[in-house]
Amino acid sequence: MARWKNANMDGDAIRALKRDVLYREAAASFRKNGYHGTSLDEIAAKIGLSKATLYYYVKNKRDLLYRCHMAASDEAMSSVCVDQSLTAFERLYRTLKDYVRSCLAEGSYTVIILEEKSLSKSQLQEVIKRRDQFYDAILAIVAEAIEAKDIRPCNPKFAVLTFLGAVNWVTKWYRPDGDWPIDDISTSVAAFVCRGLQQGAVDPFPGSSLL
Amino acid sequence: MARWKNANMDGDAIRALKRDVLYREAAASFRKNGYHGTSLDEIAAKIGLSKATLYYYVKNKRDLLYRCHMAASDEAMSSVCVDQSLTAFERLYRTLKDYVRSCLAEGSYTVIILEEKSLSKSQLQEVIKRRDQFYDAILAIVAEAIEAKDIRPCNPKFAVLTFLGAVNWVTKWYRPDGDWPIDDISTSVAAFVCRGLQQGAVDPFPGSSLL
Amino acid sequence: MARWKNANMDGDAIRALKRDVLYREAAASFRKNGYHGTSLDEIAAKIGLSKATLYYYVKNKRDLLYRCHMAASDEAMSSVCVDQSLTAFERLYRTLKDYVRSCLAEGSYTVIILEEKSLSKSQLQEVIKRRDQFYDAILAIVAEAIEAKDIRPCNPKFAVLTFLGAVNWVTKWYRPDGDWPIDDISTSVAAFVCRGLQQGAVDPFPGSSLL
Amino acid sequence: MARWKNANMDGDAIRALKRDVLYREAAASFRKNGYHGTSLDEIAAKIGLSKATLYYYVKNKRDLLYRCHMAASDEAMSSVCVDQSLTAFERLYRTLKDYVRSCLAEGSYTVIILEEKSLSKSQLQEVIKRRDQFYDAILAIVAEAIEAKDIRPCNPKFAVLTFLGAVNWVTKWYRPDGDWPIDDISTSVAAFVCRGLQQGAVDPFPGSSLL
DNA sequence: AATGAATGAGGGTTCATTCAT
DNA sequence: TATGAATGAACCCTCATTCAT
Repeated sequence: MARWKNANMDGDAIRALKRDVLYREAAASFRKNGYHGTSLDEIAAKIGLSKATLYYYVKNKRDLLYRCHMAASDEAMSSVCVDQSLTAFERLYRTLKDYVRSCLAEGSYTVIILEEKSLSKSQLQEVIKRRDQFYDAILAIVAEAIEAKDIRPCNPKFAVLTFLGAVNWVTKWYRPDGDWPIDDISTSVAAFVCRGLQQGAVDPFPGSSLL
Repeated sequence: MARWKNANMDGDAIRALKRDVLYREAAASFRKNGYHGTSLDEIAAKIGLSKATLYYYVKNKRDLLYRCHMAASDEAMSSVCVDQSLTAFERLYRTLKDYVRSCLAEGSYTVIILEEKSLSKSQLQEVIKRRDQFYDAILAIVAEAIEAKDIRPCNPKFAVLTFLGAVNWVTKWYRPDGDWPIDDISTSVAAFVCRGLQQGAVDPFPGSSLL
Repeated sequence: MARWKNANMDGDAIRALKRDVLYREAAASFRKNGYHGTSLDEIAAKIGLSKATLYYYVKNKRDLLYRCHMAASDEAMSSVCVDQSLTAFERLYRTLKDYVRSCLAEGSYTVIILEEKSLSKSQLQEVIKRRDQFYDAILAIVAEAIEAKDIRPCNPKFAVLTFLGAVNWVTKWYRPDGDWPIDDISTSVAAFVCRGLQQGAVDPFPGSSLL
Repeated sequence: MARWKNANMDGDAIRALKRDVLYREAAASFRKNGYHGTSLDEIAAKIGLSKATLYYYVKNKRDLLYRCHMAASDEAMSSVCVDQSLTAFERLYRTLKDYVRSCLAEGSYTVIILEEKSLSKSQLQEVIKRRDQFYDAILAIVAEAIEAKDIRPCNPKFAVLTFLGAVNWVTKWYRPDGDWPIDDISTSVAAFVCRGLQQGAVDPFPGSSLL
């Protein structure tokens, strides 16, 4: 996949780049086979390095997963739309669209599934903390949009958990060689979610208590 | 969890029951830690059996996963609503609601995540075939509902993949000891999905090509 | 060396015996090559078992070393002579003699050298505690013999550390196929130590402050 | 510990000095953790050098150990007292005293424990040869002292092996921050050994055949 | 003279699987 | 039916060693 040695800059920069390639390839493997189903040999082979060399860049297999999660949560946070000139509903739409796009982009760090026993206690805490920051950012937008009557009155926590399912799940079925371009997917998923949330539409199946 | 020896019927019936307990417990572990992250020792311990004994009930670890998938897809198919006296849209709603409910029920067989390398080629094919049958059944309902103008014109395959994300994902965040009863969750998720699909509502973010 | 399967008793007894063989062989290897210089493959080969099987009997390599130390300290304590009808000096002599004999006996558990980093903190504490119990037992005898004026006035702690050197070191140079029978060695070493400690002899090099 | 670059002479002298620091630090590590328990990283870190650089000063890890042994045996030989104006017994006393002192001095090369498999066959031979030279030197003194009736009739080889145990063992329990100054230790140990060997004293436990 | 980067070999450990009982 | 004992294969990780710079 991503080739090694084809960089020519100096020292630290090069090292950072290499580490980055490592994280992206590792994330891809973790996504496909899960943490326990991925061997370091596999990852090393993908980037044309010996397994032992990985330990020059990373302390642990665990640590490698942790770094992926960290990079992924940074990426996620950066898709949160903060343009206050837009309505909250509009911001939600853009956020979801961008988030889907970044998750599907080649070389994403996103791992999605967190198998228990794959991280240390403190690492797990940090990962969850970061994930919650992302959730909270979205939650805030949703709450604001409810206030603004763009989104129907509902339990915003439940709403976020539910629609992020549709969003996260995309990484499970997306095929780069499939019929649908990433942009079409991201806009369509975001629009679907927003329609499901929106205020005012006739409710075909009324009586649901949470959303 | 589920106790062993507390059955008293004879012969095959008893054996089938025991196998069933095994599958359910195994599925729970696979769901939590992934296939590769689950050891047979773990499963054996949960049902109070020695690891070696598992091989009396199952050919393989792989086989065990396979059986879970089979049982799960049977379960899934049985949530498909076929009451032809109802509109397709209504049937979709009921199907989703029941499917969510069955996935969250204690002792579900659902594993959700399919790690590559966990099944043999032929097993994988069979699992995918069965899963596709479920998807196709839903697809058919969606197509019918589009025809009936209850669901907006869209790519039905894309629609199914997308909203099943929201549906499947529930198993990832549901906590039996949480605030929300299963019934509230299942109706709310199903309603959310249907609103997102429905024809006629004002489209807040028009221009999405797939859904 | 010690053969496996040639026992015929039942259940627990047989298992205890096997574990015992394991400890003795392990101790022999640790003695010869040090903890870090000994591989489990080596030990497994010596008793005709696969490396993986060792883990059926022992939790760890560390644990294996720990068990050796425990067994060795039990053995050491059992050479302490407690016959109160004898003078302390006489008891010291017998203790040393028996201790040397047990260390040199084929199949001894004694490891002697404690490499840092070979045990966990708590294991190390326990080993040191046990070793100190043995030292203290000897210390008490020495103190009593000083009191009785059989041993010259001296720092008893220093005395014990010093003469136990001569005693422990024997395991480093003893060769089972050498000229000297174990009994000759043990009596000679013990006698040498006691002469060095004894009260009343002319001091050829007076002025030493500790012993 | 010992700092690098703080020497300012030129060329070979400087290199020799650096090598010397290396040997002393290496010996300290080998003594504490054994050969196999000591990593080159550790040694390199102690003298503030990168692991790769060690290979500029030494051919091998093995070689490093070998050099320590060589330096140590030189040191040992230099403690042998050859002042022919003194009695053999007196020379023995002085030799032991000086030897203990040099072993305990900060920056000693002494490794003491020889793990099998740590040296090449030829290196091992050489180390043993040198060690035997030291033993033989002491042996000669002992024999002479027996002749002179200062030491009781005994097997001199056995005597040397035995009392060198007490002497070598000191390195195992000596703590630089302990209560006993090196000089007190060395005189006391030497005196203890000589008393144990001396002719004429009443033998409290007669009948030992070797010593 | 020094080091960053890379690696092969080997060691500890886990685990699915088998088999005799 | 059930299990204790045993094992090969695979995996994570460390480390001595090399080499280009």
